[in-house]
Amino acid sequence: MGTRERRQREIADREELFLDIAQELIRQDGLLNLQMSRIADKSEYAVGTLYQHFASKEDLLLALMTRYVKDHVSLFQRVAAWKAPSRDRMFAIGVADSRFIRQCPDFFRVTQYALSEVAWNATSPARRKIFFEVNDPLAEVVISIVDDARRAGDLTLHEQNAQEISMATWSMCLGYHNLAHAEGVLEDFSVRDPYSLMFRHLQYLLNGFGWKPLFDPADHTAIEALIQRIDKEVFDEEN
Amino acid sequence: MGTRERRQREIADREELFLDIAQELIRQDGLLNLQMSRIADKSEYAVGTLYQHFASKEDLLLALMTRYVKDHVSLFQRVAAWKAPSRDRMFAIGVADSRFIRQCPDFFRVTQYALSEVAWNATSPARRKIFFEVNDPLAEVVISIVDDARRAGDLTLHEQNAQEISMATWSMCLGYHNLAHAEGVLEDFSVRDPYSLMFRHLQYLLNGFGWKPLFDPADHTAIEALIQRIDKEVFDEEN
DNA sequence: CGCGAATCCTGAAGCAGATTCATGACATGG
DNA sequence: CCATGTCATGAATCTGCTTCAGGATTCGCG
Repeated sequence: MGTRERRQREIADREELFLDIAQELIRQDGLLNLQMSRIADKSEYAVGTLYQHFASKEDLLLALMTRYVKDHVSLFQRVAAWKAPSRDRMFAIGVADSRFIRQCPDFFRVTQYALSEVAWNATSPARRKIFFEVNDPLAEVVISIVDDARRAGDLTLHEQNAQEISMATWSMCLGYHNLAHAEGVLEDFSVRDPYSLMFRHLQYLLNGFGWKPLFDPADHTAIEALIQRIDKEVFDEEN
Repeated sequence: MGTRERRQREIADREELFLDIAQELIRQDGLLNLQMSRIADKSEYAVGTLYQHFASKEDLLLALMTRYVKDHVSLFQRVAAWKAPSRDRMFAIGVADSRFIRQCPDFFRVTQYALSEVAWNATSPARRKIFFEVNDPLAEVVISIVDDARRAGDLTLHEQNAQEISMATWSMCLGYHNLAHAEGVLEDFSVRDPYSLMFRHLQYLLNGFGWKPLFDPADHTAIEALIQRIDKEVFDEEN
């Protein structure tokens, strides 16, 4: 009998439903106003049922993040498959990251909250494990690009491994996301578009690594052109 | 009469007391277990009194962060006053940042939570304003270093202003703090000491900017020596 | 098809903990 | 010494997450 499997599928579907509704409610009323009982109401299930899926509200948020990560991974994988010099691909990772954040405006907010100590400790170990597993490919993609670069002679590692190199760009992207989402900071610095700044600074960083071919970050036109090319060739979208 | 002023001072003292206790409780039991009623108990004031100072629990946390920032600023100002080439001073900002985080282990956790949308929205506008004001000097110090560099001919800005340049290092530091504090990530990447990696990558970034004199980040001994010198000359501490 | 067992769903009750506010204590100043 | 305003108090309120005892549903089997 496929009975058991059908059941399994039903449960999985229901979980997706809960997450869909949570996502919608967050978009509508903000993370702050997300209430378990509302999710239950909207889904026409009882609160107790919700709690059969998620150990806590935070657990649900972690599940939501985990789902988002799949989109993130698929963007990165497109970059990995892109036929381009290693340096352009590394840069495209930054572009992918920013595109992802733009596509999922709530993602960063949820992440920031879910990864804070307070929330993290209220999540279930099982879901944390899944979360890490789902995230793994992100790192793999980046590391493979670094490895390619080394093999192609575009980059000399100098006693660092590929993981360590990848942490540099990662941290910069992460930091920019933080700045971009911190209310008031950009206004103070009169930065119109934080991500165009991030792109430039990523190029400076890659230059610092001596990642060939070197690129002139002051050449705005060239950067713009590259980004447009990435959007077109990697993410098939205009602008 | 100094009556009014005395009263004012008493109130300010009490606020400090509340924050001291909150800080101690957080260190002891973790941010997660911080309870307003415990703060009240320990301070031998009523809960209501606590609420005459802070609009909410989150407001108290923001106040606590604001207090921490003063230490942060004083570290940065020591760097600003350091007699050293602009590039070394810029690097020392990164060192100061990491030292600050090390000194105040709870700071980052509180920040992460307090700046998340959920918590931020529960803070009072007045305190947010103060928070920004207190933070301002941080940026000023960094920007002044960039300006010095430009004036000294150590750095060419290429259509960027000093603020924009400073965002690059800022974002990298911020990103590294995030990574350093995200449970599980470093283990996955088998990074022993994230901050030694950050120091190296900051040097790569500064090289990328062409910030003179260029420095070889692969030279671990030289970096170590520089950091020791900074710890000694700027923060008067060994290691 | 009907039965008992197992599983699942339910939502009202429980609970934790942040926040409020009616009350009374205290200080001021006339 | 009283009238007045100010402040501290903590029990009561409120919000919203979480639990759990009971009822419904499904399943396997004779």
